[in-house]
Order: sequence, then C-alpha cells, then structure tokens
Amino acid sequence: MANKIKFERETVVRLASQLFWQKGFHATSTRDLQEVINMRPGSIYSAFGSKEGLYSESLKDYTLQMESQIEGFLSSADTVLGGLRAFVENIVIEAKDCSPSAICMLVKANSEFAEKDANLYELSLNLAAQFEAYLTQLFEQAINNGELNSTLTALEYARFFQVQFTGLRGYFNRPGVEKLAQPMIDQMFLLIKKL
Amino acid sequence: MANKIKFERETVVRLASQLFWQKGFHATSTRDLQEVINMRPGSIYSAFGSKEGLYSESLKDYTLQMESQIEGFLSSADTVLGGLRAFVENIVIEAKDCSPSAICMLVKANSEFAEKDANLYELSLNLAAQFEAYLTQLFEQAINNGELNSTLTALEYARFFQVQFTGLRGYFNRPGVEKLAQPMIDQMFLLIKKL
DNA sequence: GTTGATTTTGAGCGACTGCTCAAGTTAAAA
DNA sequence: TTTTAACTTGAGCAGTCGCTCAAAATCAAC
Repeated sequence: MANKIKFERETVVRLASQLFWQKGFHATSTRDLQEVINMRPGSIYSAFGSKEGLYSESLKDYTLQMESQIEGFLSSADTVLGGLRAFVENIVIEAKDCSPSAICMLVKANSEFAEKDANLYELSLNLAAQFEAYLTQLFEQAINNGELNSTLTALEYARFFQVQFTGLRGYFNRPGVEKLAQPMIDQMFLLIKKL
Repeated sequence: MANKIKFERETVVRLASQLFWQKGFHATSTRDLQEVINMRPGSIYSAFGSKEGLYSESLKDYTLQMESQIEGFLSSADTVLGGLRAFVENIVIEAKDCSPSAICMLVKANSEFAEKDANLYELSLNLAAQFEAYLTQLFEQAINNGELNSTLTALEYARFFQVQFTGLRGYFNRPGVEKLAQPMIDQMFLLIKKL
C-alpha cells in the first residue's frame, strides 16, 4: 500500500557526506545538497528532519567508512602496523587528490562547531571517542602480536597515532610538499616502534 | 579638515580576530561583528571593504601575534627550545580555556576554505608559509647554539614541530584529557632532541 | 478500476545575509 | 563663524537561507 521510497538512503548519505566534508556545514546550503543528492526539500526533510539531521547521519557514516577502510587495509596486510601504514599512506599520498578534503571530516567538524553545547559538537566528540576506542583495540592486537613492546599502553599508542596522523594530514593540506609525505610517514612509524 | 576616525584600527582588528577565530568565517555574521567591534556597517565597509577584507586583516594580525608571543617566551628563556616549549605549554595547557579556540586560527582557516582558488585559502597558505619560515629561522638558531644536532635541517625540524604542535592542539580540543597534556608535550620535545 | 496510505514536488514564507548610500555629525581650515 | 571634506549612522535593499505544506504523483491492496 502506498508509494515506495525512490532514493537509496545509503547513496544519499554518502553523497551528502562528500559535500559536507568538502565545504563544511555552514558553507553548504540546502540547495547545494538538493542538487547533489537529487531530492526536493520535502523529501529531504521528511527523511532527515533538518540540515543538521542529514549532517549528523553523514558524519556517522564517514566514521564508519574510515573504520571499514582500515579493515580493508588490515585484511591485506601481514601485520597490524603494516595495515595502518598502508591506510595512512593511502590517505596522505594516494587518495589526497580524489578526496573531498585532505583534512579528516571529524577534525573539521570538531573545529567548526565552537559552541560547547551544540549537538554537532557533542557528536563530533562522541565519534572521535569511538574512533579512538577502535584504534586502541587495534594497538592491543599489535602489542599481543609482539609488533610493539608494552612500554606504552594500547591507548597511549592510539593517542600518539592520532596526533601524528592529524598533524601530518594538516601539514600536507598544502601544495608543493608532496615529496615529503613518504619520508615523514616513514619517520612516524619509526617513532611508533621506538617509543 | 574633516572628521577624525573614532576607532582604533588595532583594537578593532583584534576583537574581530577573536570572534572569527572562535566561530569561523562563515558562521560569523556581519551583525555579530558590528556588536563586538562597536561599529556600524558604513564605517566597517569604508575601513575594510568587505567581511572578507576584515577577516583577511584579522588573520594576518593573528599570525603576527603568534610570532610576537613566541618572541616573548624566547626572551625569558635560556634556550630556543626552552622558549618554544614554554610557548607550547602555554597554548595547550594554560591559555586553553581563555582562548577563543583551542585550534590555531590558521589551521581553522586552511580547513574552512576548501576552494583552491579562493582568496582566503591562498592567504592562509601564504601565512602558513611565513610562519614556517619564522620557525625555521628559530631552529637554525637552536642548531647553531648546539641545542640540536644537525642530522636534520632547520626546515625539517620546523616541519616536525608543526606536525606535533598541530596534532597536539587538535587532540586536546576535547574535554577530559587535560592531565595528558604535560606528558605528551614532554614526549614531543624528547622526540625533537632525539631525531 | 478504484481506493487510500505514502512519498514527492516545488512555490514560496519569514528570517537573515552581506552590503549600500542618503542623511546626519564632526572638526580642521578659512 | 562659516565652510567643507571626512567620517558615522542605520534604514533598508536584493539576495539567500533553512524549511513548510498543499497539491500532485505513486503504487499495493481490493
């Protein structure tokens, strides 16, 4: 009975996610979104409630995609560190130019939503915490596998990784430094092992 | 001849800078600015040309302020590295809560202006390059003073510093991790010396 | 074919945006 | 004191914003 939904929620959220990631929340208008996801205002608002609702779903999807991307690299690598390194190299070097932005969407979100009580700020914190927990679990494996000694806890390794990774992505979000990426990633993983 | 300007350009730019730093360019309305800098549209536009013009001046001022802040810490420190460390500790630990944002305004700008041909994107790149040159000059001094060996060039040290610093500021832009700041800064400077 | 619940459509609302400019105010020069 | 160029004011313009909702379209059930 009744009309069927004509859009695929997954596809729509992914497209919205890309636009939001590129332009940021405030600089993306609902008309921009309408064009990209090919939906009219009424449908968008009945499906997602608000621009904020669609952004929220986009950011959650982004985080899950990041994690499943890492899973992909892990499954075709011999070690946890090898998988993580392939992931970092992919983001910083290969995917750099076909990605909506060189900066992590979570980091962008966290920097865009200044007001500490805003929903989207809280969301960015929660997703960052979730991602940190995921990374911690990976470093636990790495320690158990003997890839890393246990002078640091898994959580401490995860923190170090995030600082390095975010720092690198920020630094390489500028033209003309491409040749430095590989040596600096090498240095990053060298440091992790020597901590 | 004629009326005198009633505002102090320096003060106004500093106030605007703080608001822009906190909220970002797109989320700051000209009405927000009017209130904070206590000027009416006509005066603002005759003095700065546009919202973009005021932002541009604000961002330049921010960069200069950062550099002169570092100068301050350097002049009351025994070594270049000691001065830089005091600066980092001040930004990440002490000034964290009274600052408009935990994230560097240059980094925010660079992440907000996605379109590669936009004026403000170009500006953020130029100022970042200027700041890197300034840092490089400091690390040159540190090498000459024998504080650092010369396995790396001054520019390479400056790059490493920026990656670490940006990474740390990003990581500590969340509640509940305050106690980790000092040890992670210690680790950062330990790494710099051991590179 | 008819019904009727569900989804899609898009004109357009009220609020807000960056910005303009005619009118008013100010104070150095004449 | 008068003049006049420089500066300030704020009502308000034209455009865009996020979003609503009555009408049209859709399609499973009967």
